[in-house]
Amino acid sequence: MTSKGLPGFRDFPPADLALRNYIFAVWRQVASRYGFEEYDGPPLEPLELYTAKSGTEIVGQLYNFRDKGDREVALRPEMTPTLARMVAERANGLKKPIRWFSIPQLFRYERQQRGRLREHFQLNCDLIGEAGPLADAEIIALSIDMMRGFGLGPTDVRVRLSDRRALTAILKQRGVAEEGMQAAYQFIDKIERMRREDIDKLKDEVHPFAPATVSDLEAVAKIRGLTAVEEALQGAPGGDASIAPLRRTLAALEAMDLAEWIDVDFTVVRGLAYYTGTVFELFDAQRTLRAICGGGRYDTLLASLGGVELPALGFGMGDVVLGELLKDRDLRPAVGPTIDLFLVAVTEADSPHALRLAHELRDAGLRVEYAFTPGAVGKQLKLADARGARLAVVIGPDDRARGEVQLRDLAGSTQSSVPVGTLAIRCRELLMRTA
RNA sequence: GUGCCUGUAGCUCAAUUGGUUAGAGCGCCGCACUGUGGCUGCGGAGGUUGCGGGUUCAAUCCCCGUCAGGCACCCCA
Repeated sequence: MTSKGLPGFRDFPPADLALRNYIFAVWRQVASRYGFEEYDGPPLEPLELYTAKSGTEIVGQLYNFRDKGDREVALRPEMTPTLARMVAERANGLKKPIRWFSIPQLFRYERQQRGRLREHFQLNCDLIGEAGPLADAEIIALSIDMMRGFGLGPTDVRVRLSDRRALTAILKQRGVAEEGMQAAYQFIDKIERMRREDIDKLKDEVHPFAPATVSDLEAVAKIRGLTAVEEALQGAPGGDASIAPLRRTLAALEAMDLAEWIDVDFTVVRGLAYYTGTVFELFDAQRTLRAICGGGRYDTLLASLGGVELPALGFGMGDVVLGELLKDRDLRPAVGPTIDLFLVAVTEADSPHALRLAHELRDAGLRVEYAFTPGAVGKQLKLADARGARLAVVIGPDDRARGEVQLRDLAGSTQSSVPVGTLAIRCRELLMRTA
């Protein structure tokens, strides 16, 4: 063994690449059902694309260096800034709403754990130019249908849904000032991971979200379900308006028959400061893995990143956690070599004829293999079986004398003599039948 | 970046409180089997016990370091 790969970076031997390709295929198929178009951007970007909005502390978590042209550059840690630039440059000419998706490989320099590496592929779906709650429902429905595309149901995966507008209204009513809002978000985000005693310890301290207390925020974090949200907003100024989008988003999801996937849960805040409305995450129902997907509405981000005022929302869904979940649930597609046909030469004198047939059949579009070394017919058939062939063609001196070959269906163990000239057609017929 | 835990064959795991040549199942290769596969039987290859150092007559086992993986923090842009 000469050298290992870098920590957090993956090799993809055929079985692993098959899973990755399968994930990509489902992503693309479902995205296209929603009318989403695929785009891509450069994996390497100017460093300032990521520091401009988020500050310089972010540099510690990304792969950045100075290139030979003395430019500060970084491997992309997320797709949204690239998307913002692309949309801003073309905003005037694009019909709204814009439905775009991408599957970028993203990089971040962090200590890896299960489900979190230093690179991953992340499906990004964004809906830009629509502020109404049907857009929120559309994006959430898309994320759910991604799960359904993999054979996962509402007992496997849960959508945890919250709304910053309703949450903010509740917090305001509890006395949280504008300046303390971010701190309150972060506290609520963290609260379910904290131990009872650690929460109690904080109760005597002075917090930026005062006069709201730790107990107030605990109560907010416990809110579950739309009714509980409505109750919490009873009598709050502007309370009814703040909950209207969530209410209409839920109604739309119900109309799509997807309500059973949704848990309204105000502990879902998302770390990102830029979310302005709906926020949601998808988790495995057992909660043994990290988030499968996270997203929300970011109506002001495009203005600050790309200088164009467009409401937008979207989500990111990584291939790593999803892959873990598919493995856990045994929902991986079958792997291994699969070919249509294996050619068996009975004697060495038959080999040139097998080679000619192999080439002709490959030209006809069939997936064909044969043994490289002569051997017993039984041995060659064993190899055919191991290679996943559906058909075998046996060519021997007797067959050749008659201008025929033996065509064997390996699954059904049926065999017949076929004139060489009609072999390709007969193969096609058999393959169609067993497909 | 911090703390804790774990590293034995391709995979899953054994190996008496530290004791001779580190084993098994699966997988892989070969043979039985030169005109018909899946099964079965037999055989074979494959290990610097992650790596480096230390303690000891003796280390897979104990100690230190390092690398890798896992868990919890941090972060999740």
